[in-house]
Amino acid sequence: MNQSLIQHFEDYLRGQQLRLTDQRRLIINEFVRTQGHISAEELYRNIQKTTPSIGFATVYRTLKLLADAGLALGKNFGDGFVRFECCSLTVGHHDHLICNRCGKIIEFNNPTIEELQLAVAQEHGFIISDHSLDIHGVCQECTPGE
Amino acid sequence: MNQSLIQHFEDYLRGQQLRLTDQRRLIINEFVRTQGHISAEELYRNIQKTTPSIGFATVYRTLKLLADAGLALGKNFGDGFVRFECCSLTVGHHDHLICNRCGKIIEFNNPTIEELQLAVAQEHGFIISDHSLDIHGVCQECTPGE
DNA sequence: CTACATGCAAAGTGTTTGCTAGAAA
DNA sequence: TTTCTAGCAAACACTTTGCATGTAG
Repeated sequence: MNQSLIQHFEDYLRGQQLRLTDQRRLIINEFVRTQGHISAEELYRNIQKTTPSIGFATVYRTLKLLADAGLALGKNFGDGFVRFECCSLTVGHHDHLICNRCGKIIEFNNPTIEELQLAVAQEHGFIISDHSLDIHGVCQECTPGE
Repeated sequence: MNQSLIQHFEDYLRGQQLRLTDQRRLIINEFVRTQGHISAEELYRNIQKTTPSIGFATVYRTLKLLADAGLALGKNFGDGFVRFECCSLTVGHHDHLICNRCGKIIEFNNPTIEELQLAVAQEHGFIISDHSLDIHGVCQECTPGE
């Protein structure tokens, strides 16, 4: 899975006459390892632990590159910065459950909701290009009672 | 409707030993007039047309005040800044259709979707505090074909 | 009169960009 | 050896804050 993603990235770079550098390899590996939903800042700090020489800008630029390659997708979950999700890990569209306590993000997919969204859009004469459903709350592990 | 909102705001201010100033009155009136989904910057520029002496900071601070009073809710629609919606204008929860072309934001409410969200959350042991569904696309007026 | 509010400008965020040395192909 | 990339710092855009003056209560 990781392999195919990295392969895809290499192909993309080659196709654009871009270069696969150590830094880019590091960044994409860490990105995949954490399974996405990570911010540029977090990714930067994680990589810095083992490779302090890395710079912000490289992380930001590589994330942009991943997004351009269709491998990452930036999304604002309301905590002040963009989090990137790993597109090739989950097939198709998905929505999010976000824990207010621990920050965990769970993906889910409910075809019925998707259909209803389409219906609502049609009612209003909208042509959907994209949609996002975020459910904020408290996850099982963070629930005080149980 | 406007009246009750402004009344609510006055009550809130009094309760907090805060003051109802001309600026605050102007800001909340303009906010209500535009029916929300407005950014601080837009609100600031609108008010500046008639009252150039107004400052950014006052607009930002007043919006924060409105949010604290439960009358406004900041939300990021992905265009780089926070837009505030007018809480008392629409009763209950609602979701959004956002036009990629003209930026128009249409509110809607689909009880079935709401129920399904609740079900999904329960499946994952989540206790919902809030949720937001944004459908991006092209609205009827901006559709090229028809 | 006594807080609180205003407007200004300065500081803070997260993110992007320009530049020059350096490395991939 | 040519072109793209890295790291740094400066620039950016939106938002928040500190301060002295002004004003509601």
